[in-house]
Amino acid sequence: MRSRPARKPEKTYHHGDLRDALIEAALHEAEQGGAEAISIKALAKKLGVSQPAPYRHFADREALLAAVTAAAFRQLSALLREAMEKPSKQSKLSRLAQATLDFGLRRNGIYRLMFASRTVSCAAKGSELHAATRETFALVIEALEAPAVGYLRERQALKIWAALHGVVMLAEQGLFTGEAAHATREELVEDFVNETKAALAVAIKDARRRTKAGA
Amino acid sequence: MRSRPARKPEKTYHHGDLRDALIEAALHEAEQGGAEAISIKALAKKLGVSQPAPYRHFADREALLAAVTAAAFRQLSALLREAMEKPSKQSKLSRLAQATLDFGLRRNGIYRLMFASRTVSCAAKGSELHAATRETFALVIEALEAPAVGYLRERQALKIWAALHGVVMLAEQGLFTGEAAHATREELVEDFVNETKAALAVAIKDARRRTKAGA
DNA sequence: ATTCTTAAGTTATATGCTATTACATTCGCG
DNA sequence: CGCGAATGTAATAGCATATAACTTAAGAAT
Repeated sequence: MRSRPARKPEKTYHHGDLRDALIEAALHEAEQGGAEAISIKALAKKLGVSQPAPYRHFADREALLAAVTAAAFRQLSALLREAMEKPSKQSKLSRLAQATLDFGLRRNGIYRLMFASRTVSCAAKGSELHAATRETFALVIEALEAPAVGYLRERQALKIWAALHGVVMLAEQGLFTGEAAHATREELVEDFVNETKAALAVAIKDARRRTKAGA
Repeated sequence: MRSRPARKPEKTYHHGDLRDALIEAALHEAEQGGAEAISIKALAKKLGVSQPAPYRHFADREALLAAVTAAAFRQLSALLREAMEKPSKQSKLSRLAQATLDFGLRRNGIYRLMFASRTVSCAAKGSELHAATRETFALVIEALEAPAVGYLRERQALKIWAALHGVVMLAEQGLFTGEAAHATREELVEDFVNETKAALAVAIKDARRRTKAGA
């Protein structure tokens, strides 16, 4: 992390923190319009630097998008972590799920950047972005509050994670109207949460029984 | 529908079927690269017309994307219809689900155009695109093979539809690796299908009991 | 048959974005 | 202090969207 002391160091030749400033500004732009709303030229203008200056920090637009997406994943991780640790009578999983839904709808442009663009799937295995996505998914596993039983826990995490994204997607598509409007998005998410808990309980009990039988 | 007789009427001044040809060509482009791969200029060149010619048929790029997306939804509908009606020992819902997964992965560029862009959510209520999305969702409801019981059927349709999209999304993101790799995408989809069937059976029985008690 | 209207296509052009090249300035380290 | 690397600027090429003004062809009306 190339952290410089000053946030906005007056009018110097060198901006001082252009890389981070670009990411922050890009996140702001993407809030509404998604990846398409991120224009290198516009960002440069907004930050008061020349148009090609950003290319000193990012090879091309794709590289900027990858960095922005990684930052977005870290923001989501922080948000989910906060939701999970907030004292509440609801389960960790429920809080994580509702927080994800909330993020996906409130900050939908950024959400699409994270889950609906090709940026992530093109991320190399050791990249910053790849790590950020894995870390977020690790939180989902943690929220299950279940012991590691073979791959069963990961499987349930995948299922609830997939279901959550589906709900966000359909909600954004406006499919929660008409007859379907009777089901609120929050209710659906809670349904998925409960099904996950039930399936997990069964799977763990099943696995323990099998282990005992084997021993 | 402005259907002209000839498909490719030689070398005339008027193309004859430019609108449909544009949509078809755009679908082909989007197959790999999604919406971003659709360039009006490139399409015009490919079809042998001047660059601004497409603007006679579509107000702007967004309008073209909307028409292409609607066409894609109709293609998906046809595919799902075919899968549902194909004789098989598996349930209609299972076949629809697996067909959706297959479509989402094989033709991922088009899939992202349909479910991950803002095009659909911006579609007006009476638009061609809006109608096409509703028609596809109606197939999901039909696949449940359940009687209309209040809004319960729609709710289950929403749930399985959401879950399916989530699986496609995560698969494309490469999250089905590592520990999670033990769960194949097809298995996960089948899980969701079975949960849907179970929940639906319970809901219907419950509703009937309540109706009887009320009468 | 001829004309007239209009749909559909063309050339030319304005604007905006990405990206590269060559040059200028500043920072920080020896 | 001075030198090299990092960071910024100016100028420019190339591509895409979109509009304006003009042209061609097709079909209806007389």
